[in-house]
Amino acid sequence: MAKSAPREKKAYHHGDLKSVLLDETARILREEGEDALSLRRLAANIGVSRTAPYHHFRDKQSLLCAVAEEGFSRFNLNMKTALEKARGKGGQQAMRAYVKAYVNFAMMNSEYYDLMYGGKVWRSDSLTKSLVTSARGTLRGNVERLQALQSRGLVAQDLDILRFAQVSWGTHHGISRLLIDGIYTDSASVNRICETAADMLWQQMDPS
Amino acid sequence: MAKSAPREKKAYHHGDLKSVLLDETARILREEGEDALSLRRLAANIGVSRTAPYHHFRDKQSLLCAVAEEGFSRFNLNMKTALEKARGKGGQQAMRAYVKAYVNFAMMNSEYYDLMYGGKVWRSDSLTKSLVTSARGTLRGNVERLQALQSRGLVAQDLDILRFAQVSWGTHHGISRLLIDGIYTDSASVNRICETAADMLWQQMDPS
DNA sequence: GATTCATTTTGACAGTGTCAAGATAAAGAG
DNA sequence: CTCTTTATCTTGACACTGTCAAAATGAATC
Repeated sequence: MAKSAPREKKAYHHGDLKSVLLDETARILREEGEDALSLRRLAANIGVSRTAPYHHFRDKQSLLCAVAEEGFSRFNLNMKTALEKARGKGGQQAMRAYVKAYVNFAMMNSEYYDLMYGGKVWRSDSLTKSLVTSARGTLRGNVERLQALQSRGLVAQDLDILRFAQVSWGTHHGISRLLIDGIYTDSASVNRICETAADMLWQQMDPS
Repeated sequence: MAKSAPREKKAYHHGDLKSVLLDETARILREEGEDALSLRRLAANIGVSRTAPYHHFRDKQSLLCAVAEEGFSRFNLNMKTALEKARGKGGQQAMRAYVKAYVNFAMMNSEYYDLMYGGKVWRSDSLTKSLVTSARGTLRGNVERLQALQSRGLVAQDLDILRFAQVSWGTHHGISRLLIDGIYTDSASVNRICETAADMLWQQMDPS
């Protein structure tokens, strides 16, 4: 059995190289950009040989996918706490908080967001099932949450939840991308853009 | 004078190599993907030596920027005819036509769209002024068009045009990206997603 | 025809992802 | 403790990449 169970592995030669690789990859992406990431430099920075990473990731693509998974767990945590914080508030304020939390995460963690919802990972062979599940979970979670609210009468009854969720994710995602890629540079008005988007979306949901 | 005026250049040795390079680049991107694009393969496909492209484009990045410019001219043409076609229709139908035209162009010309509004070009040194102008023109054009409509009373008077334009572009862009990157795979319902988005946006604009 | 200059090629270099084969060292068996 | 197994890491190698410097080519101009 070549791989056995993926349990805790501590200090062999280097000491948990795998997670160091993940962290250093994210660091390079964040501080130096995608083009600056090469497995050789990555390995050199850590202090191992060029091919050491290949014993933890099949290839570069797989490494990036693993970083994306790390991103999803951070993202999910971020959105979960945002939703909990917004629990007391009314629908409109809650919506505003959600959009702000989403866009803010994307901007402050773009090295992860780029991989999580970017073509680089999605249009590749290494796209794992768990990654697809994680990603679509963003949509599915929203759909389920909205359906629950709808059945409790907190969301307009005639709203097509699936279509609405698809469009609203598109809005969040699009605003995030335009900001991350530097097409929207007016980052001082991010909050107002988010509020405008949230209010528009809420108007669709408002049961009154 | 190294470059003189950028007037028509016909058949020197190869015969308008520059435009052939642009077309073949787009072809490779479309049919084989971004990772398959190398200047050497590109040159080999056309039948010139590896470094021939460097006399028409400073580096690979500049070539991609030029392809993006080509994309903008196609995109602008596409949207212009879409708007003209929609001229007779009412506001809601016009909005639906606009969103469909936008998303459809993005999906059918993703090799251009990726470059036009993607980080690959935007987060690079080769980002030319004309490219920035072209890209922001998408937003500026919308803002101006909406302001004109507003002053004629065809759009709600209390609508903040700039914020609305930013959000609505975000929506178009986000839906396009989710489709192009394969995150939304349900391409059979693209039309309905676009209509949902358009109706939501129109509801903001509706002056009645 | 000689000259000029845009255009293209050849040679070279450092850098890349990744494979195959060997080395090392920790863990487990006797 | 030695012996074997097995996970981990390294060295060597290959084909490929973007791009620079220098040479070659050939159309256009005097």
